[in-house]
Amino acid sequence: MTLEIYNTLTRKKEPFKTLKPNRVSMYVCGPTVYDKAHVGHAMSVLVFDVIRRYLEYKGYEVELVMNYTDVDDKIIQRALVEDVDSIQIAERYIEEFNCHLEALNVLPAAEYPRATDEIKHIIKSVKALVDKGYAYQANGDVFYRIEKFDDYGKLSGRDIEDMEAGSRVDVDSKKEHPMDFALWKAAKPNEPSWDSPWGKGRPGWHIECSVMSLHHLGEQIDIHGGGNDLVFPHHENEIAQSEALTGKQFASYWVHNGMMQLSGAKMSKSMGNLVTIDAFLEEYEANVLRMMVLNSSYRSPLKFNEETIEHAQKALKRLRSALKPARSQEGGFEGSLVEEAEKAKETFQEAMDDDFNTSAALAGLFDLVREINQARDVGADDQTLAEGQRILKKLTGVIGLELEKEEIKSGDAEPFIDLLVEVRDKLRESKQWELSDKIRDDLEELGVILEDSPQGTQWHWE
RNA sequence: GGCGACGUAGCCAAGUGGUAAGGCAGAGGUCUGCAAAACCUUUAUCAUGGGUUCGAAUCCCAUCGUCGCCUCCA
Repeated sequence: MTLEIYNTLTRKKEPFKTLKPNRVSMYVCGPTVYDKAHVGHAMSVLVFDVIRRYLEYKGYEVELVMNYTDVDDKIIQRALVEDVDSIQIAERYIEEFNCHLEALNVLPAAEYPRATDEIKHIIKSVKALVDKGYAYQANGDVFYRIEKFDDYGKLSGRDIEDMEAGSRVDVDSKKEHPMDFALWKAAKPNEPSWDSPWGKGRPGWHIECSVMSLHHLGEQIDIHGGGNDLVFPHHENEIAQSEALTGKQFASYWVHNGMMQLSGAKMSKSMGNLVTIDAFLEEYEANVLRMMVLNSSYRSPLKFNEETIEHAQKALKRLRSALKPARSQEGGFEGSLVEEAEKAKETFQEAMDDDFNTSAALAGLFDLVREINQARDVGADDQTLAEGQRILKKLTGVIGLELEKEEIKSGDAEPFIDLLVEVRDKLRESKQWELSDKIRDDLEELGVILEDSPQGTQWHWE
């Protein structure tokens, strides 16, 4: 089976071919760290985590780099408001984001470069672009000359004339062309700045990604990812910079995730319609957010509301239902789950090979869940169930779901619960329904669910 | 205004030429003292209108609607 990936550059699904055998270099645009991250950022991170995990499952060695933009207007502004150094602002939110990544069960990247650590490389690259005629300086600013780059607009599918007609560009007389963008910005008072051949200043936003990708992953990479709000201008400009520098195709596959929506609009800091990752994780486990992402197509917008959250919770619960132990070890079931597990695996792989179709992949897993539960109902023992459960756990692991995590409740209470259940069994034997139902109801209030069956009573945490 | 994506059952969501995966919710049933859980059965002609085709949700055109980008943004 061959993996196909939708490439924004060609607007088609294409067979995945790597530059080097069995190795994938992958660069994902990380956040600008000027404020708390929201679940939209988490979505992006989760999408690329799933992609990375699946590539590794397919046997590729993945080298993933995700950057932090730690110098930018908004960070500087925030620093002014709080009257602290902008580095401190960046540091605070980078640290926080790192914690989020761990909480969200995101596999670590090989590198997390930051713009301010790469100033030397950035200056070198800007200088090279000037030398090649792709950039020019004007009063301490350096701009990219987009008309010099023939392919400008190839990623976002626009041509320069269309954009000029539509956009109301501020009159910036220093630019040769209104769409030219800043590679280097001359320092204003009270801004962080670095010495450069053009005087004190700081890098523009787009150049950092080009340079960090070049520096950490080389001139050409397999996959470049990010939110689809970055297609233009950010990624378009990255292509212009990188390809002007190297003369080679920058990234083979451009992969973009859709936006998280809240109340019918894109979740964003500037609009204020957001739910922070912190706020979400206070109420729900990380798997719920991941399930929300998996349940839909990564390229489509994802609605964030009570209903979709609940939906994800229930789907998660359903997957977990298959991991419950057998009712009996007597073995009244002759069959085997090996074949069903194999089938689920095939469905899963075919779906994932089709541009990471996680929704269809989950369908295969739900089928397996039903097979396992069916087998349990007709008396399969733990060993038989495990044939299916093993594959289920493996495949959910490939998409980063943790089915077994919830068992970390306080173990101290368990003997007492067992005792109550035992007492209740005696009550039921003597048909004292009122009292036995009270025990069941009260335990439920405390988060303990009792399930009676002909083979006895099992309990689990809610 | 320009560019792009999307519009499938009550909801979420696959499916891109041969008469609609899966999940949730709903209905009925099995099991149960009653529940819960699980299992079984059941629920759509694919925004609208044209066109191409033996045949379209799937291709083309138009209309309506939603969203994204065009300014910082995952």
